[in-house]
Amino acid sequence: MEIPARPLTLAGEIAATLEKEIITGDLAPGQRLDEQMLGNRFNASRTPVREALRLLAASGLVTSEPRLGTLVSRPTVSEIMDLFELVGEMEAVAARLACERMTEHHRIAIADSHEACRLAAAGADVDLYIRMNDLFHAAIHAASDNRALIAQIGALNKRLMPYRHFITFRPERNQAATQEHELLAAKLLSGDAPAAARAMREHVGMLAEDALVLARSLKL
Amino acid sequence: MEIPARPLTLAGEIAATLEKEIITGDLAPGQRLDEQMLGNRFNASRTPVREALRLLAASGLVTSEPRLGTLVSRPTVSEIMDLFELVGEMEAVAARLACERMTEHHRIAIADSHEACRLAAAGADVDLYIRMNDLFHAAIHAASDNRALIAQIGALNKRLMPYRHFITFRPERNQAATQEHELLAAKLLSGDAPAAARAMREHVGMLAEDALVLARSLKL
DNA sequence: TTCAAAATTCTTGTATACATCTGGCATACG
DNA sequence: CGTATGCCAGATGTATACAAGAATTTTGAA
Repeated sequence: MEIPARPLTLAGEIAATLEKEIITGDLAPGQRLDEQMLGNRFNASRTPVREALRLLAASGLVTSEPRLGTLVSRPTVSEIMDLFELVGEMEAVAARLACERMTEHHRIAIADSHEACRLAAAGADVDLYIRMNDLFHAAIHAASDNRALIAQIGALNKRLMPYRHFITFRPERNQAATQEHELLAAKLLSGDAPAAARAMREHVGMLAEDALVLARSLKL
Repeated sequence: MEIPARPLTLAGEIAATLEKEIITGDLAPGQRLDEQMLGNRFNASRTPVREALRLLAASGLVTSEPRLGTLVSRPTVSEIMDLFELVGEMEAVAARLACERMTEHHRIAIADSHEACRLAAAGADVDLYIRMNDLFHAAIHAASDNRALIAQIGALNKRLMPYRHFITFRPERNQAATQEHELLAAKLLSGDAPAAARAMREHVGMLAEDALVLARSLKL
């Protein structure tokens, strides 16, 4: 399920490259993925290309129908909403579990990464903010102490990345997110698990809403 | 991700067969899956067999390491616990959403399937009870109205099926489950979403506990 | 000119052959 | 006798060839 950092096989390398391109939007939803063409591009035969496509299909990034070929997934708005809701619920679960289980080490990691987010949001370095935001959420995940949950959230985020990609770069959204983080961190660190879960659900819900509004306005 | 009912490709057919055998336990965890051997068995070449194995690896039923081959997944006790906890949390989410969203149609389906579970538990037909139990949970899932959530729960249950397989056949467990269903159904139908979520979490937690106790006693 | 049907072409599914790596075993050396 | 090294068998990764189905184009007639 997890694609290794340094793939030992051609198929894995191809999958990793295509995944990155889909996530960043270089490969647009609906784009057809011709096996032979990809083979030429990567100087490989169709065999490893096919395996790569199956790997991506498994994570939901591409859709493959027998005899019809595979293309970059283009979920409906309704499906995207379901995915956002699901990831929000799972993040909320992670927040609640983190609240109940976090050790001192986790507590420090959460507090520190939250502070780093604040500083990054104040500055203008968008890329830095994104990294710190990821770090904050990762700290919560780690504290939840459930590998399966963390893996699922990661997989879902990959699928949603093409749609949250452009929203993350909007500074005003980052300002709002920082305030939401503020509440979330407070509830987490004070040990109020239900409130932390609610705050997280709200936080992801806001992101989803903005992403969908923007998506509609861009007629995607 | 979803394996079609009537696969049009050899790979899909092989995957479906192997999946069933893993779920029922005919293929034990840790069992090595030799590509050529499987090819002989299904009168197919290694190519579709490899694709089938990749499909199963994606759903977590088999584990595949480059150059080392693939074998039926044998998660650690800790990993199984994480999976049970995760599915419990997701079922709880489904229960809460179902509570908030169910239409009259869903309400009837939940009440009816619950009643069917009661009757089946009173009788001795274990297979019937299992089907009715699935129906009850499916009714809740449907009411939650989130396809992505339903799909995830289904995938997780597949991965856990080898471990809950033997517990489901124990009549005393079914008696207890029926009582848990009673509480769950009451909360669902009365519209108490948080209580329904708690009841569901508790319900799955009980199952997990029993499954793990039994697994340990059987030295799996 | 337009619609329909057939043929061609292109893409995917499968089979087979070759390359490369892993693991075991035997042999030789310390 | 224990350990290390090198060879060999077997399995996986990749490439190529062939088969079958889908889409497009072309051709024919109305």
